[in-house]
Amino acid sequence: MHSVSEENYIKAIFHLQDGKMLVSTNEIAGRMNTKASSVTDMLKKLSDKKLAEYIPYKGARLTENGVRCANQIIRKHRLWEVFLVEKLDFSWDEVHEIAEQLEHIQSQKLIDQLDKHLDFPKKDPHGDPIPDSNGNYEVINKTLLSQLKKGDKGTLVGVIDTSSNFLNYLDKHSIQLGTQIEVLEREDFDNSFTLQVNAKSLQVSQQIADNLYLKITS
Amino acid sequence: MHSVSEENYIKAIFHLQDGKMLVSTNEIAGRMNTKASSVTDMLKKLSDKKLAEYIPYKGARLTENGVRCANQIIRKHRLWEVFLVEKLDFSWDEVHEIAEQLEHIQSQKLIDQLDKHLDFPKKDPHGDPIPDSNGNYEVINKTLLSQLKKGDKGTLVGVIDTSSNFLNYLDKHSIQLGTQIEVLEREDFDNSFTLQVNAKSLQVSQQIADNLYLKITS
DNA sequence: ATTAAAGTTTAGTCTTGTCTAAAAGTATTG
DNA sequence: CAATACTTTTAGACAAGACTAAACTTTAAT
Ligand SMILES: [Mn+2]
Ligand SMILES: [Mn+2]
Ligand SMILES: [Mn+2]
Ligand SMILES: [Mn+2]
Repeated sequence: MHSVSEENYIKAIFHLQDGKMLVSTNEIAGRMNTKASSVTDMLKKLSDKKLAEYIPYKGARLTENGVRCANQIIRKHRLWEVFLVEKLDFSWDEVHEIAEQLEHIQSQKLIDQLDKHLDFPKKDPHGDPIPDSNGNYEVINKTLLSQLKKGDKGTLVGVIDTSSNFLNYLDKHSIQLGTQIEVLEREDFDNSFTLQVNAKSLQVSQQIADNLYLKITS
Repeated sequence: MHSVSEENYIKAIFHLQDGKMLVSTNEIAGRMNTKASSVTDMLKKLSDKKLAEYIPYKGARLTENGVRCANQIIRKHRLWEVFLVEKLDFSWDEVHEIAEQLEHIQSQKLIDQLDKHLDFPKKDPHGDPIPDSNGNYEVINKTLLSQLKKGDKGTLVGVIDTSSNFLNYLDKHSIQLGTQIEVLEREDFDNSFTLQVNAKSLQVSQQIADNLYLKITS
């Protein structure tokens, strides 16, 4: 159907266009580690295929078809991540790169059976929702840690960065999905936080607070 | 490491070179559905990478390195086939094409964990042996049905053709791995056979007899 | 309103893998 | 052993996807 490269661009645009009207060439290039000129070429192709609307010098966004396509790739990515963690004993920091390959395997039956084998999971190992075969998914009520005030409390329900580096850092401090987190202090000048986690206090930088989603409990 | 295309050529050469000194350009082109000129190009590349020895106008064969590489691809292919049948309820005629894609996923840990998850299977759904991580595998004692004489009996232990067409034909007659087969009659002029299978008699052409491996029991 | 800076596209090149048509090598056979 | 058939390689082209350098647009700043 679509090439691996096309699929990776579709997925990148989907993630970048959240909220925004148009996604810029440079944003896409940044996320995909390619050059702007390569992005321009691909935007023309996706536009020809009616997967994206592309306005030169302005940016692009996915069409309905493009969104449908993106959701199917994301569905595959996240189901494979669940498989790797649940069935093959991978930890949550090891699965992203492999899923990045597996998401491009073409077989409708494969993904349907995998979904069934995993007992129709609703979330992946990083707390992200898994679209069903129609592209629908549960919206999870969540707030970025970096937007909380002193005294706010919550449960970790998602991470944005799924790199080994970041997830290993969380593991080191026994932070996982479901962990209770309270904001003890917030430094305004550098946006760093002092948290109460696992009965200990922990200093975290803004960069970390920007990558943790909590479900507020008070 | 190696591209998908290179891996597919390596696998094709491996299967073709069994016994033979050298595999010809045309044999490879035939198996891969490409043109001879494309094969020549690839043989030069594999030769540069020390994966094959290539003698222009004569043919090619894999080096030790090439064989090692082929065995790892075959290991992945067959483990994925077992996974699809054992865990995802695929039938043996549906798995080959999907495994053809999955065999190119790059992750040593993935394949080790998959092997463990499947409880270290020794054979794939078509009766073919699965190499271990060192490339070693059990040699199975087997004879082509087409080489049997009247009165010979055996158990089905393997198939050569793994296309849906052929495997569906076997399913239609309830023939699977382990099925008892006896040669009731053999027609010399067209090499067709009359078999005793599942308490019924069955006429099969040479083409079918050429694709079934039996373990002789008398 | 100019000019400078930043962002984007175009033009041209490269690599991988494929193809066709033509040339060259090998095998067959009378 | 020469003519013919078959196989294989070469030469040249193409498509996908990437890159660099140059040109062009848009935005920001004087
Ligand atoms: Mn990917
Ligand atoms: Mn994930
Ligand atoms: Mn393959
Ligand atoms: Mn098989």
